[in-house]
Amino acid sequence: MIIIPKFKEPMSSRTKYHTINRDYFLQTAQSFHKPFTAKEIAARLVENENPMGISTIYRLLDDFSAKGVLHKSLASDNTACYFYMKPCKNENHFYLECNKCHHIYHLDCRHLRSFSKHIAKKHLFKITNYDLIINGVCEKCQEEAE
Amino acid sequence: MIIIPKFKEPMSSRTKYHTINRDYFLQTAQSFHKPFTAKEIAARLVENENPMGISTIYRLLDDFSAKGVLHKSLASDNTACYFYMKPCKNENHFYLECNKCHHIYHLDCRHLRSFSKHIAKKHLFKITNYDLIINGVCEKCQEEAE
DNA sequence: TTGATTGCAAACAATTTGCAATACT
DNA sequence: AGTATTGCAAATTGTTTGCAATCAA
Repeated sequence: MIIIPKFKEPMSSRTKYHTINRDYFLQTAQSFHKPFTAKEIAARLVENENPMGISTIYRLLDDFSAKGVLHKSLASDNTACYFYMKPCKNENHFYLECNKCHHIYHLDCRHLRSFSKHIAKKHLFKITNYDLIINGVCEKCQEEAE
Repeated sequence: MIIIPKFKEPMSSRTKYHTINRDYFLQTAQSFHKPFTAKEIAARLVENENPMGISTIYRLLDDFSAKGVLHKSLASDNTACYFYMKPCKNENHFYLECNKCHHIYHLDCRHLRSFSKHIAKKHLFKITNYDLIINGVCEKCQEEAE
């Protein structure tokens, strides 16, 4: 299956040209619902008949992370993980990451704003929802644990 | 300057013996107020006249991370970073990490609980304050940015 | 004494980089 | 045409591991 690109994402700071590769790459990045590694996206790109050199993949991961399109974190085995962050204009959004299944949920919730305001006022700390990821356990994994 | 050990920290899961090394190590880990790398703590241990082999350091970082005494994350240059998490019994505590200076603030704040409860009830997601780290910009860095 | 910890050096693997070929505008 | 991107292979480097020596109980 070949993924059809349909993007107008912000290109990375180091990115000048808009290549077909980048479209495929972002589209594929979006197809994950949990953090993925360089190897994993490389494999999926192969599946989708758009193989890319591993160094190109690392370069794109870096570029898009720098731009804030991807969020970079660390898996338990020390490899870097990334996930696609939906562009979102309002200030009520953030991500919930399940510590068990590592699924990422995108939430748009008013409560974040009041919490954020309190922290800003009382503790003089400006939360950047931009990369606010909250860890915990999702419904599904809570049920399984019972 | 030699650091005097005075610990009764939970030893790691893989840790059976209580060695003087571990005391020095934890004491040194506590002396940082921002995430530190293996190299950085190695250097500080040398400064404090308690040099330790790098492999021992990695083993301890792993052990204490697994136990939750240290929190592991990723620096921008891809090296693993750790910081010491204060043992804390109540459910209102969490960490604020400044995205600019990377200082870690430990906060004990009631608002977290109500926020947490809302997320649990309405979004069926159980926040584990255990490792809740919220990113943003601290007061100092906000002022400097002006 | 018994079993865990330590440190060295070697091994490993993820990531980065130089460079020539290719693609983009 | 001129500049950016790509991919290969080589280099780099953070991290892990085997093993013999040492230490804790």
